[in-house]
Amino acid sequence: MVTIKQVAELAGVSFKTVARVVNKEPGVKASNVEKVEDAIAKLGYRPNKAASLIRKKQSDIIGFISDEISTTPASVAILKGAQDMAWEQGKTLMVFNLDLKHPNKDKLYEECLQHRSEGIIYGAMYHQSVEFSELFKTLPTVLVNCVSAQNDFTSIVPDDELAGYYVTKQLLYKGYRRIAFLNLNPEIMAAQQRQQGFLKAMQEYGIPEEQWHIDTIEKVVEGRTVNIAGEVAKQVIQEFKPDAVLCGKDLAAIKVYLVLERLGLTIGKDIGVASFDNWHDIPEILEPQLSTMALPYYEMGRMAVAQVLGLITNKNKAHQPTHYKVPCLLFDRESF
Amino acid sequence: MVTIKQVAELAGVSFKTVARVVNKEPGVKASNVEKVEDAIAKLGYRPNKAASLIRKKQSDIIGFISDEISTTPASVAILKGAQDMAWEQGKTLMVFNLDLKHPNKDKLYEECLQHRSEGIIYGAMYHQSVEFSELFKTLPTVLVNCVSAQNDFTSIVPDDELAGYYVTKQLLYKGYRRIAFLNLNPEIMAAQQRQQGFLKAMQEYGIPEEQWHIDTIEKVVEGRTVNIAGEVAKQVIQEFKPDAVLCGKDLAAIKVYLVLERLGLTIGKDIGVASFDNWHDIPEILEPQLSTMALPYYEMGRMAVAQVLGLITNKNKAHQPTHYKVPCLLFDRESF
DNA sequence: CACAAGAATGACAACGTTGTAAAAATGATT
DNA sequence: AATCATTTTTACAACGTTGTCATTCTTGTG
Repeated sequence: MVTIKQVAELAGVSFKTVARVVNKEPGVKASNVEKVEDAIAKLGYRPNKAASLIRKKQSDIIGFISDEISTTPASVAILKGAQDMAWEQGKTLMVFNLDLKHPNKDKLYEECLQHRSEGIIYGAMYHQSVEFSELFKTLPTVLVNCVSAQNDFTSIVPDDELAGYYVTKQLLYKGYRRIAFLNLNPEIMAAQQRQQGFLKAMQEYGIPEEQWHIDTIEKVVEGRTVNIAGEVAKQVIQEFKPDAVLCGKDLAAIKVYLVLERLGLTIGKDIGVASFDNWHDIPEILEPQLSTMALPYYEMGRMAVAQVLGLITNKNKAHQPTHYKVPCLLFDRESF
Repeated sequence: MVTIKQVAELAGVSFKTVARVVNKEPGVKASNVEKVEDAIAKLGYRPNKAASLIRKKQSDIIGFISDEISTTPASVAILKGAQDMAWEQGKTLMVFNLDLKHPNKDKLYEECLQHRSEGIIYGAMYHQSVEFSELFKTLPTVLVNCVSAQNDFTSIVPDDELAGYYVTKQLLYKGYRRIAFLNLNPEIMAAQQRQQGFLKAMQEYGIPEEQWHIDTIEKVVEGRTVNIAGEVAKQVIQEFKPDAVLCGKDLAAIKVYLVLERLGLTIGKDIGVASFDNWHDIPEILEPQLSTMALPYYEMGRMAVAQVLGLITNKNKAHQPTHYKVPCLLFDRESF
């Protein structure tokens, strides 16, 4: 690779002058700027970030560690948001994926440390509580889509309770009175919080207990999550006979749509359907289009970077970890 | 950050001895190894990769540039595959996303160059032809899920023609004789190649032209791709009355399922449905489960890294760019 | 006990940058 | 033309490593 000294030689100036031109520092004669820029172009010189890092002690790198995040479509948006924000702030994201074969967070953290990452973002696939070792205290660290078991890290999660509350209120507002909530696996934090919101809305409207039904569309068998949305949907719709179904995720809503089609019920008229996710293309491909609570993943990714940059700048100041709950947006389409 | 010299001081040896321990070089007395390791643990020392890079002139970084890839669920697997392979080979992936706001490939390539990336992978969201500037010739570069307009880069794409051929053959083999192919936007390379495969299979079976029907589920309106799978599916099924429907993507298959449910047709019995993608959870959530041609994204990601590493090692040798077509696998479930 | 051979260690340059301070060139003023 | 202030340029140390080579310490042998 061509170095700053080679450029200097070709341009006939000292290498420091070249450095000034490269870093747009003032105090270089116009004629020299031109000579240097010509030489740079001719040789195809690019500054070596690594060299600059050792000297400046600033890497401009943010580590992004994800627990399998990048295989799950919805939360990929977190990464995208983080990427965008990082780029806007002149930072580079270094992405590492945890997976079943390498479930060792600490090893990836070490990797980030060796690259002199200035801060770390840890992102989870679904809203959950995660255990972290002391190692994670080394650098400014922000959690996204999860919280730590000890609540000792700044975290950014969707406001699932508010989301559950809001969508239920909307259903009630539109006149639905007999609602089936087909929730996610209740071990998931998101499921619990949404359920709280759901119940709160129900109570506020004074809906008696026999007017709603909560069921789960996921079963955990030997550690693996099994989807049983199909059977549950069919059974609940036929036996409980709700006038609206609230689904834990858009994928489950597909199931509900299929069941309702078979039964000849018209969605949005005979029965309302709502859901959570706003998962890439699915709500729009369904007919009628699915009204669903969008999880603000992209925005959360952006916030994570913003927060971690904040922590980096205020590194020395003591601070309390903050827990951000990002509101979810209802995409109000045609299904209820 | 703590440096090798601080470790040396605490351990009471020269910093060179510490370096030897860190890099597991031979020729250090056991007692000193222990002293050094203690000091490292006590101070929390981690080698500075940037410093090592300048000296060794080896960054172990591979740049991954994607055109919006990471927002699209299916092809995220490319990234995951690349990530895994890179990690196994002791390399670090540096991921950059192109998007509508920053559609400048060259700028991201520059970024990779500044990090002294050893090679570049360019990944596309869907199988297509892309234009590259001369800049992309700077480093060993491999394209994944796309080819260059001039065919002058090593590329890795799914074998869409074979996939189209194979799935059609399977349909025919199982006795379906009146097949509707609801293809993707015909401007997409994948659509064209699959159609060729489809036609080849039809000809080999000697199926007359009036026995099949090809239609498109996407329309391009003012540069944006609009999904019209719903209308097309309804119309084609009712008018052409196929005994099997081959969908361009799993999302479109959802539409077809809904139409068939409404018509009261039993999928896998009255009518067969096949598709392309094997898109995360969708085929399995449908009932009956969708038989679909899986696009080998994960494997392609792995191959891309493997190829780029090959190019890096043989950098000096002249080579012809190779074009790999990765076979797709039929996930044979219950829908035909 | 002297010596050689081999093992272990250390001193120091080098990598490509940035930062600091001193030197040189330029221009304005007398 | 001499002086001074200002602008521009250069020389060189520093960053945290690795690589080279010289030095010191062990150990075994005669």
